[in-house]
Amino acid sequence: MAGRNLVGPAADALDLGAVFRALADEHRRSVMMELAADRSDSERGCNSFDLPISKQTQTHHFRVLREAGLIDEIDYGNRKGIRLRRADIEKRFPGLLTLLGAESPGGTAPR
Amino acid sequence: MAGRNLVGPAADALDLGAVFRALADEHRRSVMMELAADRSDSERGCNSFDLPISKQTQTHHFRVLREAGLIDEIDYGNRKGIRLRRADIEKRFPGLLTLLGAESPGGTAPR
DNA sequence: CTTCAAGTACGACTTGCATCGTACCTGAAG
DNA sequence: CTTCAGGTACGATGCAAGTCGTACTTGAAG
Repeated sequence: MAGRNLVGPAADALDLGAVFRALADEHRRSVMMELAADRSDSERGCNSFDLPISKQTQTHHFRVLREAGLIDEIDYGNRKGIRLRRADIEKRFPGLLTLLGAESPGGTAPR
Repeated sequence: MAGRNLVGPAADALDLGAVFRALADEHRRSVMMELAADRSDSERGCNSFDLPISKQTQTHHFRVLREAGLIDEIDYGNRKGIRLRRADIEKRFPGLLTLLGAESPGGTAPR
């Protein structure tokens, strides 16, 4: 089977609140950082991120990212593909993906 | 009295996770949008935002914004001033404030 | 002094969310 | 067919967060 694309919001319908809520979680942010760092935007297996959480929780996180419009999920039945919606994100929120690369400069916030 | 500045994290210590968590809330995001839209960055009274929530909850939200490093709070005792940390934010997360203006779909985005 | 408005501190309540256990589905390989 | 690994569905649980009520503090104005 060709694998059908699980639906997310249209590019123009991306909600900033949903995006920020999605990126508020550390695990989801690490996934997005990896995706943003790969400029080829190739499809990745969803267990290629080495997340230290159970697979049910991973399913949940990918679902949140998809519903926020940040990734596409391609369902193959017994496996799943993940692809960054770079063009849509850049169109709607230019600079957001670049921001993800500005993670921790080394300083841990006191207090 | 001069009013002392309540402390937040240093510019280099701004944490992207804390920032996204802060901006995930609709009320805090509306405050930040108003602040970002005013290019003069003048100090504002913290009840000038017309938030539909109690003052205790407002105190909570401004505290979250301050601890995320997004605003300064100036304590005058029986009133409080709010000021956007625009320079620090732009230095650490360039483009973030511009993103807040992209809220409405349909092209508020400059370019 | 007293009064008053703005803000905070503390606690309680409620909702949302991240997490996982169990059971089930799907497709590929024997 | 059966087996197996990857993924999902549903529910339960624990914790973080948003909200507000009560009481207190602060500084200004009478």
